[in-house]
Amino acid sequence: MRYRKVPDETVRRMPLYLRGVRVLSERGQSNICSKSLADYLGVSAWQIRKDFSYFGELGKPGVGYDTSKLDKQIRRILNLVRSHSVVLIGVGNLGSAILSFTGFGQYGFNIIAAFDCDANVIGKKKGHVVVDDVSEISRLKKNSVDLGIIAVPASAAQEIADVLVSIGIKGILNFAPVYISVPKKVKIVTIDIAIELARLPYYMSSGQSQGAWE
Amino acid sequence: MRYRKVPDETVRRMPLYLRGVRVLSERGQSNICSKSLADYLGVSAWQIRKDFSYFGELGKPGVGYDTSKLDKQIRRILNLVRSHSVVLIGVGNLGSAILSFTGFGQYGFNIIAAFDCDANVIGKKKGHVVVDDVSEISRLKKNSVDLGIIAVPASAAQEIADVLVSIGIKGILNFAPVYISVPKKVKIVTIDIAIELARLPYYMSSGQSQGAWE
DNA sequence: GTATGTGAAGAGGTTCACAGCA
DNA sequence: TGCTGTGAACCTCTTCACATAC
Repeated sequence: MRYRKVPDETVRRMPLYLRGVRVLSERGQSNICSKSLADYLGVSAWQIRKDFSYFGELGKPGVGYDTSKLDKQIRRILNLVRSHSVVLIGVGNLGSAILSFTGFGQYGFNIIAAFDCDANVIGKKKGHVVVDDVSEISRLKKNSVDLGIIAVPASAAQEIADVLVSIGIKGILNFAPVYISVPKKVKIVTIDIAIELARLPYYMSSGQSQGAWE
Repeated sequence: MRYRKVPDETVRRMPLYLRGVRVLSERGQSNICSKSLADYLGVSAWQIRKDFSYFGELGKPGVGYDTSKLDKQIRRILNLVRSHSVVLIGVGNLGSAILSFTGFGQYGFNIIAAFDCDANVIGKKKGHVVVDDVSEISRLKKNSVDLGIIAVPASAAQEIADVLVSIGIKGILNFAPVYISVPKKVKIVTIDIAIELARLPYYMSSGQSQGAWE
């Protein structure tokens, strides 16, 4: 057992594994092997074993993995044992959808507040929270919130991110189609939906889906 | 100029470059260098030049890139010169947000139809389309639609994907938190929002943000 | 001088093959 | 026999250094 850097790609896949373990567990499997998890998730079995190996010996040779144990171990690895508080900024179409979304709970996320600058939205109840004026964010007690979700237009995203950083937020999920600059200690994940869609037509092009003349 | 496989990562970044070129172009820059584009997008300049090099010589040494030419070239590479028709399946919170989203147009995507199974939604106008019954999908003329967006619950996603494939769809953007199996010729991109959020806490963990004991 | 395009070196990640344990 | 854990080989992608063109 030695200390080794965990590849970013491994970290990216761990939540996926957690999802898979839970689904198979709910189906009544108290024990799973890497192959069954791999088949369910559409990845390879040795990729899963390799990823797990960075964190110690999670399974038993000849047997497999105990689902409830594995669930707990992955949660510990991902720092999901305790729950995390999240704030949302931008309660437009996408922000409203996120507030109504029930999928965060299973990972221990609680959206504790939502903010917008539109007077028509402020004060209204959306999901489990009442939308607050965006200028109120800075009144949040320092380090009282773990994560932020940015769902504002691109033009406002950097400014919002700066405020989030100033109240001690450690991670940001950004839906605005713009690069956001934050201190290195803050992790930022950007999802640009239009850009994800925009790479699909490349693979449709009949002739050269695998290469190009350079 | 030789034939060479284009890395997947390069394809993934090309739409990002397109976005950057357009923003800088709108700011009045008719010519840009790799460094200014790189700084704007938060990537490295040599990464951009390397990526472009797979597709030929898009710039002029000592000068840079003509923005309007580069815009057109990237669109040709990504097969975005012609517009693409898109259907959306699942008009819940997220699906509604997608229908109201105006960001697809700039890449030439048109959402031409939306489907759901909820009688309360069917027949209602959302965005620019009237929601149709999901059973009507299969009536779409074969190959009349290029891409599909899946925004249904996980339990229904595979079934919907199968129908989309049967009407000749070439690519799918999937928001359902489940692995979807499709023929190899169909490209699928999955965005699992909860999973993206779920990897942020890993980087918050104070001690071992860079490695682990194995 | 300035900025591109690219072979080569270097990292990083994936796949393999197999040792070892149940 | 079945399945895990892992060094080593392999492959892909990133970074660098510099030749080349404007």
